[in-house]
Amino acid sequence: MRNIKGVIRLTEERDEEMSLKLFVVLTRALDAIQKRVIEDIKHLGLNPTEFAVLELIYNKGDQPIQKIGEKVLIASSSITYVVDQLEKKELLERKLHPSDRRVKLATITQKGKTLMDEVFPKHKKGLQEIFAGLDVKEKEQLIDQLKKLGLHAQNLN
Amino acid sequence: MRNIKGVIRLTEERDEEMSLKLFVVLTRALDAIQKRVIEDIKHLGLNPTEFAVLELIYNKGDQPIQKIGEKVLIASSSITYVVDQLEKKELLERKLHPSDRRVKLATITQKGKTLMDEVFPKHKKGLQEIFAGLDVKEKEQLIDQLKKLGLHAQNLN
DNA sequence: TTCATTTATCTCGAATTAGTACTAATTCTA
DNA sequence: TAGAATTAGTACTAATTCGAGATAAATGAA
Repeated sequence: MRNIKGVIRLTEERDEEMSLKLFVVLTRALDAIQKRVIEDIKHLGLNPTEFAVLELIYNKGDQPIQKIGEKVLIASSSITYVVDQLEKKELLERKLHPSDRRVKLATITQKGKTLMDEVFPKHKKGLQEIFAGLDVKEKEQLIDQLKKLGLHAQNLN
Repeated sequence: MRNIKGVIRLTEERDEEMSLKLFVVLTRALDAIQKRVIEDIKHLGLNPTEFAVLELIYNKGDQPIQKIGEKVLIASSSITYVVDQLEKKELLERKLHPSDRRVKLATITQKGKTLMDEVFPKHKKGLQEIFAGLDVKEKEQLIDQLKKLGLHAQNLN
């Protein structure tokens, strides 16, 4: 007779190993991808966070500082710093919110828009190259699974 | 007659959008996951890098400082700092390489081993919970695709 | 209205990490 | 085998990020 408990334990262990491995692979894959992207972005004189913030207001329009933090996943104190940097480079500006005086909006400047008009298409092309190993179906599938994962992880809080 | 070129262009655009989205989802998923893991690790009085270094020498034995950087994906200059911290906490020690005098090895101390004996299983359990949304098959599949992706991204260098 | 609470942003200080330049040891090569 | 080139590690510096309040404005309840 087979030892059922033993089999179950082995299956659990295997599952645990897979989780550990998945974590490592996920980390490494994103690390490799980000290295590429960061390299591309650096040539613009921007760091990844700055690019992310600029991209946000370039594509989604004026944003309250607060919202930027939520979308780009950065603490509000850090956003202050990043926006300062971008303001120094004259790529965006702060302006007052028309009705709520607590709020400051970040707006892209002409200079920022001109920059993004030039580089955003390149950014997309770059990502396209990076993900060229997968076809559309695979990408869709991966997106679904990763979404599931991300949501699950968040809900553990 | 259908406009073939138009169809092709639309397909390409869709593919580009998928790549962009995949990048965002990947980033967010890992971010959510890491936040969880970091939270868990913080309770041990370690930061994620320290844990990663300690885990490495706990599981793989003594390592040259150099190797640690490669495995944990951190600049060698930063490793110095991390190893300093761990040495202060008496969780590891530096010792000389027996034959190559340029090399210093990081070794885990008894205190470090005792700590890891206690927390590493918890770490695995934590990951298991995070990845509980997927079954073993899905994990395997995800691992394969992410490996493919990671390798492809690396080879673009 | 008035006062407590919430919300949005910022300041400051500390932690973490990357970059640069340097020393020491080893290896390669002419 | 001397001297150049490489490799390992570290010290120092600068950049980036977060967390803990501080401040000011808006909101809500009595």
